[in-house]
Amino acid sequence: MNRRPVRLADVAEAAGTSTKTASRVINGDTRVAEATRVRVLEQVDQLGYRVDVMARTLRRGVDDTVGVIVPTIGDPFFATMIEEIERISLDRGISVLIASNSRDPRTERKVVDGLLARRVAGMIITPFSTDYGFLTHVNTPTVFLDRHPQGLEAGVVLVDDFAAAQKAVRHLASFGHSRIAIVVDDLEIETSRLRRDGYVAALTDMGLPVDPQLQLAGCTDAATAEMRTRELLSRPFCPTAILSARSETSLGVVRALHLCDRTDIAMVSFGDFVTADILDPAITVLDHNPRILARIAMERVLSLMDGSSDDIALDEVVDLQLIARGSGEIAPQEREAVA
Amino acid sequence: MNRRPVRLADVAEAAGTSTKTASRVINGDTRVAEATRVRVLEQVDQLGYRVDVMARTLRRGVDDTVGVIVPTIGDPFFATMIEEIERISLDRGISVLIASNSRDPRTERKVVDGLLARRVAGMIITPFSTDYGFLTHVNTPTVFLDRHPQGLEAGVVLVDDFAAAQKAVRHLASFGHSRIAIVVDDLEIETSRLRRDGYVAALTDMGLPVDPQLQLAGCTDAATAEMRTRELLSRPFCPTAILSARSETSLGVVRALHLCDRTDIAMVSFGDFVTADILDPAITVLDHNPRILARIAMERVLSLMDGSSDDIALDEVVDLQLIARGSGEIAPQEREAVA
DNA sequence: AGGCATCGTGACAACGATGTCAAAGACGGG
DNA sequence: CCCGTCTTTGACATCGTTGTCACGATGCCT
Repeated sequence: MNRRPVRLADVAEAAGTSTKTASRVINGDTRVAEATRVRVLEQVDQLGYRVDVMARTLRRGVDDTVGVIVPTIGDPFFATMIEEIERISLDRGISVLIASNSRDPRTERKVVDGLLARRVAGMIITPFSTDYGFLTHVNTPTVFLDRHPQGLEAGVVLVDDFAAAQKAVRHLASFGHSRIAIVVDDLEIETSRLRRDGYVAALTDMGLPVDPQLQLAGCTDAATAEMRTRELLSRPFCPTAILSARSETSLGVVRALHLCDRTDIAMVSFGDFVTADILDPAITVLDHNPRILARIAMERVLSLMDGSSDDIALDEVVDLQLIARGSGEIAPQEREAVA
Repeated sequence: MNRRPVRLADVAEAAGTSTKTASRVINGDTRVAEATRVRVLEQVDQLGYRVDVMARTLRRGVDDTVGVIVPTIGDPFFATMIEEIERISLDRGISVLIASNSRDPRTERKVVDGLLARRVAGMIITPFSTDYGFLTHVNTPTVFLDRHPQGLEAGVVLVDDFAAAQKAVRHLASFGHSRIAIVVDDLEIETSRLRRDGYVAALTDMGLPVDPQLQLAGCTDAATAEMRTRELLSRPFCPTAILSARSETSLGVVRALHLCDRTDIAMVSFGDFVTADILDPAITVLDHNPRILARIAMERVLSLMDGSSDDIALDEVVDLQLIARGSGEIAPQEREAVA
């Protein structure tokens, strides 16, 4: 039962017209007689015609598609972001091509090349560590997310990581904490660095000691964060509060606190996560909202696609609100280190 | 600084050869003199040539891409599944096109059409409620996930929903429960129906009463599940145990139990979710593993793409294990209904 | 009546890559 | 030296769609 896909020529023939006219009908060109239009549409329906997007894109030069690159699709933050991007795109009849860089520079280059090879109309990229210099002479509208790309001047949609981390530390300090730890991802990532810097700046501002031992960097996933946190808890002068700089790491930190029975330790999570509000204590978070970022990024890339060439390299900074739920409002309690 | 993308013809000219020979080099054809090959590759590098996937696909007839359709990308279950599909695809140099049907039949039809219009080489679809009869004469290899498509004979990768639900109910009953509720998604969805049927069958088998009042159907998201559960808890003869038939609804059920301070009620979740193991009590789950399903589905669709036309319409059934963590092992406790 | 704009239409080329087919050159055997 | 074989190469058509341009027909204005 194999059938060749129906071509426009088939429709045109059946409707007794030229392919060009059929094409006009398909593309909603108004310069077509009503009668002709109806005949063509009838045949489109009859034969089950579907435009060959490939042929169309070849002819047009660009595909009505935005490419999205995230570190990992499984991360709820990015998954939600993608969902929102896809929702917006669907409304406009735009397709979405998704790829992850798997936190690997070589993969990253490969997937960007992949998007360009498909002549996507625009890209939304969460850069990892590739040098994006090769995009200099590529004129595909691109918006970066969350951090600046290396080697390229481009617009970035990001949150004020520094200020948000500061805000979290100040919040914890206001409840009396002075030994505050930070659990953070790889410091080579701009975002992580900024959050750490904000943390350090806040401590310094308030005249609190900055102890390198309380800075757990390199926690790339929940499992690592959990392990490192458990280790931290076993030390003699363990902290009375923890700032987890990413929602993914928060899962590890929370798990460690619960399993070590140390839920007396205060904690703030950079980024919300499901069930954060029903844990005991509920987790105080900085509301890093993926949908808002997605909306802004889409707005930007769509306007670039429409040809507004202004403010290409302008950053868009989103402020983060702190949602107090309990875990961030625990006063410090002295207690012996756990073995 | 706008530059036209580099074409194969440009490379060929620069290398002093024909486009066809350049094409041979690009595609790894061995019938090319070593010297020529080197010259072409040099120019590819020099000019930064990238194959135009659109042109190639137009010529070849299919795009080296699998299209994936899920209900919602934000759902962690599907996000993880997509991540796994993407990982496998990357290894093979295959692209992944992702779309969600947003649980809307019209959108669903639209996105499937979208994939076909792009001449994808294969599709992995979690069907919602569209009649898939229109795929009968389309020869794009397709594997369905989780449930059977309406109006089409096709291979489906699914879990034994009926047996798993039965297993969960038996587990709860073994701890003495006899008033067991079920929180389930829309019963028009095959999966939901099977889980409900398994639940009913288990109760019947064990001679326990089947109370329609304890069947909360139509819980399509966490918020609805939470609301309905709260309402259930306020009734006079509220259940002593709950089976939540989807991990998404579990989030709502758990939230309701916690907020109503009714964590004495036993619960089993169909599908795992993050933090399920650190809640108090930790949630007992049926381990509905998205990665395993993804792997099997990819295997199937890749083999269909390779042309093995056998066993097209064969189902692949995966068994689910129950992971006891606490919430499912609570004995029934009599208590007054909460207002 | 002639000129001019408007409308609906179609012939044709082009987008960039690749399959088909055959030619050109090298080589060895008779 | 000729012929067949093998290797390397390129001219050309083709995939399905759409932009360009031009055509004939109609109607309005002077």
